Amino acid sequence: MTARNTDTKEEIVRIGTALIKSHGYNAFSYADIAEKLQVRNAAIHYHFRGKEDLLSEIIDQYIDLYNSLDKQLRAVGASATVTLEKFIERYSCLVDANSICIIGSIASDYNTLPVSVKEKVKQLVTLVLKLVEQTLAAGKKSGEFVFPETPKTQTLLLMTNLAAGVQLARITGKKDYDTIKKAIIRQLKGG
Amino acid sequence: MTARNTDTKEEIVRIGTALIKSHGYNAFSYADIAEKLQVRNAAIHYHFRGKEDLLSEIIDQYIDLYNSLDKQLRAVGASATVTLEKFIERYSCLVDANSICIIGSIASDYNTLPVSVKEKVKQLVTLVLKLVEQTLAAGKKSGEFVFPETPKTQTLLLMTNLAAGVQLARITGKKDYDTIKKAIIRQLKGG
DNA sequence: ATAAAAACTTACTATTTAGTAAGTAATCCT
DNA sequence: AGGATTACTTACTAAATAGTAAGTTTTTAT
Repeated sequence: MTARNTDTKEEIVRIGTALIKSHGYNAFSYADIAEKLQVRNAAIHYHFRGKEDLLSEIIDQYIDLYNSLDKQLRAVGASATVTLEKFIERYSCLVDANSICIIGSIASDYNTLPVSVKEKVKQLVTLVLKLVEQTLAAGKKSGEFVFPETPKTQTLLLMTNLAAGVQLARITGKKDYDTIKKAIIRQLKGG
Repeated sequence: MTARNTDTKEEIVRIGTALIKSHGYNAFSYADIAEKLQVRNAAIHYHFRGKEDLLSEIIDQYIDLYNSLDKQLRAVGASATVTLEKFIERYSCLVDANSICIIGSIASDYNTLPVSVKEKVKQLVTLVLKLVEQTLAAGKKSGEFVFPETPKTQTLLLMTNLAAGVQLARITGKKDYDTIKKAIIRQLKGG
């Protein structure tokens, strides 16, 4: 009651993000976050007027994250192989955490979201697809990757393999994800 | 109020299934079904004690559906190409209905389900994977399909492409799904 | 024709959820 | 030091959700 926590807002976003990835957007309430944070329900409303505002902020942070990730990897001149490895690693971590990717999770609840949030989700998806496509295109040019499809098509195939791969792993086990992951890499190495 | 509807139970399952595929399992309530069916809330409880029982029945019906589909296609001696076409067609219809596949939808809410339902979902997924794998294996043997991976691995790649493809289409539009669909077929025809 | 079973409705209750208004304690600013 | 601002809490309310108990109508079976 005495000590004031200055990063409550960040914690709310962190917990909210984790809940979406593990239970789904429409499966948690402010009460769940409040309990985990040991604050009252109204404290969440103070930081985010409603659940949609929280979701909006969560997506904004993902957009920022991918933009900085891209900038950073460019800055250090990371190869296409390393860049893609880091990207895939993110999905492997999701499997270990019994979670799915935020985009896949939101896709299920997409029709229940207000237009403003839908548009932000679209922005995020477009960004991620663009970054992966650039990586695949660069890798093809440098000879690191060999694949028959256009970078755009190969990106769609790779992204859907990963996104649904973590969803599947949740149901049938990690082995299926690992099989998919290895096949993705084989395909890019000119299997 | 006078005429008694003998297929209310089937209608509940139909509407429930549609709601899961369009809005997600945790995004609808019995009231939504009751309103669409023009009956009282308690009528839904009469047929299905709780939401989990309804979900359980919905999954059972999918298991039955895929089993009969398999039996029927075997009975008429359908080729691997035709069988797979029919299967893919199901996903294309989902896109047109602004829906996603039931497995993908449930995967998002998976951690909120009781163990009994989780096991049934696993059964369904295993069945679908088995049927597709058999089709791919048969197609490879007959020379209809040419692919470098094992039938099992190719099935995982194909299924994840399709499942996440319809999810993606919901956000970025049908074009991306069509690109994926064409690429899947190219891959099987020895692209 | 009637008893039993099926398919509901009415009428509740308890809990969760989303949200607001008003008050309080800590910190920040000058 | 004093006023404003921030970050909450307490204390509500309104609506949605899940569910039950008891009664009513319709259909089925004998």
